[in-house]
Amino acid sequence: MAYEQLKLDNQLCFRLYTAARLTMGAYHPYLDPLGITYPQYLVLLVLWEQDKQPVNDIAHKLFLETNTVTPLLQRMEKAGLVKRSKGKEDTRQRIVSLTKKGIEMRAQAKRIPECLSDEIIQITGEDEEFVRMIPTLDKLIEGLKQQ
Amino acid sequence: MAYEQLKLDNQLCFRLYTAARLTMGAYHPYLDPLGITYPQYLVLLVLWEQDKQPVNDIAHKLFLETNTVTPLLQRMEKAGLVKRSKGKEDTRQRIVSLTKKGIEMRAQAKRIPECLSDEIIQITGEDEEFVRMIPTLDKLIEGLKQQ
DNA sequence: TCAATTTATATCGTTCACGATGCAAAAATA
DNA sequence: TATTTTTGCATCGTGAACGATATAAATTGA
Repeated sequence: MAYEQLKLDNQLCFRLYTAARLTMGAYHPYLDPLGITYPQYLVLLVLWEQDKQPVNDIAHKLFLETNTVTPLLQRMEKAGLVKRSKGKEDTRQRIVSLTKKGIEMRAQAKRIPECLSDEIIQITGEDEEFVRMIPTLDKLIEGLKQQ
Repeated sequence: MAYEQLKLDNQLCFRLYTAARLTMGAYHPYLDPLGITYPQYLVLLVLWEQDKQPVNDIAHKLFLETNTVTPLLQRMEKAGLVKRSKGKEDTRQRIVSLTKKGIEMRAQAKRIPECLSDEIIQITGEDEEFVRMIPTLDKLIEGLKQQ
């Protein structure tokens, strides 16, 4: 039939969209006690790897626009997780740094990744398939990020 | 090191989240001319497969909550794509049906899936890997949808 | 039959996500 | 150096997502 392609079942993007939402939902039990959201957790991951970064670098690493990240950081500043200070060489920049609270949260978040992967393995019964998916997703992301 | 797991590079969910966002972005050139968003396109896919469904059925097929779908449908009704009428047997239900405009859009959207998959193949060079990803994503979605 | 519970949808508040636009500082160039 | 362009970030508006809550209708069960 002519419209076979328009069946929901055939759509890869729908699966990515759904899997991403449901997986983010699986973080709730771990992030709610910390009082942070998943995108905020991602910002913390970036800053835990390297503190004191301009907004642009954070946005770039998360493949987000700065107009998404700026309000996110404002909320995180209000929550006492980060500080946003003026750049010294380039005063247009806002350098984002972790507060004491933001630094300390790293230890509390340490186990989250393994909890999540344990959970996924338990739910789906397998691990290997997901590991195999990673380079494919990277290829997709890499290909789509410019265009 | 103790915090190795907290590296962004190691996160599956981050890839899903990013790949989903970027893939949705790739729909823009095709959906913008139709004046619809990606979630609205998903609702249309569901209704094109079967017209006249209650809100709950649509939400269930998209793995969304009704409090996400209701405003979505209200916007689509305002755009003249669907009509929401009271259920006859069960008056609590809202039966969502396609308008003439909504039905006609199907023909205009017919080529979108193949355009997208062509684009992905062109960008990433391969097809097979993505096909192989589908059952894995289905397993993940199936496992996460209840818990 | 009538009260208690469940179900279907809607509303509200908060947080993304992003296109469009604004603005000041830096860089490029005439 | 003066002007133009670019860059970094912020603001605004719209549309998802979703938890919490509300409400009316249907169902259950005492």
